[in-house]
Amino acid sequence: MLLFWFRRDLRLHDNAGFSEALQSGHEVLPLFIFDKEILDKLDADDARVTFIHAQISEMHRQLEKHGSTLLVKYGKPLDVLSELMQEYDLEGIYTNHDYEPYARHRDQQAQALMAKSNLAFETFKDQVIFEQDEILTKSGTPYKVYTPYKNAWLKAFDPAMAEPQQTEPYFEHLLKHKHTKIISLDQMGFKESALRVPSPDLRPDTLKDYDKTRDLPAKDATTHISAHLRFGTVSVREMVQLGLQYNDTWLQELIWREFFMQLLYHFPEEVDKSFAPKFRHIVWRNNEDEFEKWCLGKTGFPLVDAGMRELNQSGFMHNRVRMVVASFLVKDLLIDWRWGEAYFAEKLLDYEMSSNVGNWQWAAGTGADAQPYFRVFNPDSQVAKFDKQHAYIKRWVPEFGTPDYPKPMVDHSMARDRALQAFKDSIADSGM
DNA sequence: TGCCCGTTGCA
DNA sequence: GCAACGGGC
Repeated sequence: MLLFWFRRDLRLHDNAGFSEALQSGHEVLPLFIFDKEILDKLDADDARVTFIHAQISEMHRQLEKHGSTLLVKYGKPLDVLSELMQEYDLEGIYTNHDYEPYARHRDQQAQALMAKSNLAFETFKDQVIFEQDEILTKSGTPYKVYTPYKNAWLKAFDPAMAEPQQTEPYFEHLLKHKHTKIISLDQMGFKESALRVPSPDLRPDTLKDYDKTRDLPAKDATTHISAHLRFGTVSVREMVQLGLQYNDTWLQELIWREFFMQLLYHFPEEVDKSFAPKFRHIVWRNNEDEFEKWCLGKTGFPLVDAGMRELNQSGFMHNRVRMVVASFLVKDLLIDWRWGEAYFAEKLLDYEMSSNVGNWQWAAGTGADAQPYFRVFNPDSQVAKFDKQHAYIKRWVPEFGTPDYPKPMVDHSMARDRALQAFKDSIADSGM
């Protein structure tokens, strides 16, 4: 009997490793582990945990309909696997590749544990079309610039790679199992969060207009698949097929995702180190009172404030506005991009390490393939361009335009000059 | 996936 | 007095 271990692939359909397990000739018992190592660091009210729990419950219901079950455990993964090795007569474990530093370490340990008992630990590519070593430059090194990476990605892509990895036809190979119960949120010290992960909007019209409407936060016309890709409640193959069919700009966002994933895989130090050496000497101001104003959405710059309040109240922020608030924090306030990155990690329901770090470094100008440091967003021009009618601003900042709305916390023109100087000084101090 | 400022060409 | 444009950050 095989265990199939679900992690960031919380769906029964179009799942590469699950499909392989079901076709392996062994019976398959599906498993999910609520990981104490991760959960213990989170707040009791975390919408991501609520979302995962709901999705696990749904998968459990589906599997029980087929006479099997989803075994749901709570603990440290290695401890749980050891117990399961005692309890069941295992051939091994199948699971999908997981690329973040913590996950890679965990899986190395799991593999070693299984190997000690001569059991298989087989892993499969599922989360991406191309893994870290599948798109490389001619000299065999990872790409650090997006455009050539994208060109190589598209050249290497074959439509067969986006074919669904069938599971349903093989459900007869699920292990017949007695009913099991799922641990409740409460038993793990969590409560049901009031926040909800937005549902994907994958209607053809939404996709077709994406390149034309994605920059208008008031329209909220993006597809909201980020959290679903993060937890695997949609498959990347399905998404790539939609991109190919409806919208190249949208497809490119999926390629950015894989670009950042391979970048983090090859350069894990980028998590807390500016990628570009010439920007490792910036003297940040890091004023804590100013950081708090940014966090709370009380900067006096309406688009920044609307974005931060959307984040705080919903766990989501429109993509255009993410760029504006990031530019404001890093450039106007000269606060270390890592502070902003950490705040997003805490608040975003779609938080994904490689994209979050990659995009913050992009916005800060410190990244592998970042915007030039001298590109400083003017928070007021951004309003004029993308929220002219103030519809988005008013949605999140009801006191906008009244005497209760704060005055701008900084003079943008002065702040712009100050930022340019700080970045130039860093270049000089690094001897470049 | 910018912004600013100086210049130019027109009124 | 202004819009359009280009170079520099």
